[in-house]
Amino acid sequence: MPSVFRALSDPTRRRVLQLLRTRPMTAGELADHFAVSKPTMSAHFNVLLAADLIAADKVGRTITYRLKLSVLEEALLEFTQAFGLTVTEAPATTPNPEAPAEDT
Amino acid sequence: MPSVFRALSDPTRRRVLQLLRTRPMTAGELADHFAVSKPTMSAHFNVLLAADLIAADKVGRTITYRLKLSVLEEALLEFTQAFGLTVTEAPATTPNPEAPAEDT
DNA sequence: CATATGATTCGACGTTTAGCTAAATATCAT
DNA sequence: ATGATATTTAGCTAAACGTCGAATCATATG
Repeated sequence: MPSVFRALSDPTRRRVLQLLRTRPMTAGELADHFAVSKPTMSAHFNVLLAADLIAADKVGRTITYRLKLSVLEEALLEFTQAFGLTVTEAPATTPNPEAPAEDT
Repeated sequence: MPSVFRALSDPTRRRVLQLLRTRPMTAGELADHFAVSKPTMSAHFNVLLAADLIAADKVGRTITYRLKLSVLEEALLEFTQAFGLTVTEAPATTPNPEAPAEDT
């Protein structure tokens, strides 16, 4: 759990997560959104993987990353509960209705 | 806003916030809960202050720190909303019924 | 087999961070 | 003024971080 906050502490990684919210994307596709080198992005992916916030699906020579929303949600929930706060899925807005199945 | 996540990335600082959840505490009082030196704790307080997550009230030679829960809540809310999540105050548990007024 | 492609790993560099001790500052009490 | 208390500032070290270019691995294609 502590690695989650570490992972969230970098703005590039937070933006990666938000890009992944809409749909899974390949490493190169994600990297195109940032002004940093591929190796740097790869390092960011590794941090996010270590925190279990994303998962990698390798097909051929491309690697597709997808968000593990439930992990993010649970980490946030656990933390906020200690402050009398709650994290829930917002039922009103449904930004990602056909998200791929998540390995929970 | 970005400094909030940075501040949350350290376990010591997260624990400080949680200690402050119950009641405001002085710097020394807080420091007693950790196995690090006072100067180190002072540095942590500064990071939390910079992120606006805590406020300092100096009285005499003691400094009392208090949690700014609304700032934490708002930062979390802003971030989670991009993922279709919501952060709310949990009405069931009332851990700090007579908390001092917060400068919102 | 040779080459191109998608992505990672490796090694290095500069910066930031957390940690320490020692000293300084500020306040209060005697 | 002296001494004690609470906290910070200053100066330092070691480790971690983000970044890069070059090299490497794996897979696909001519």
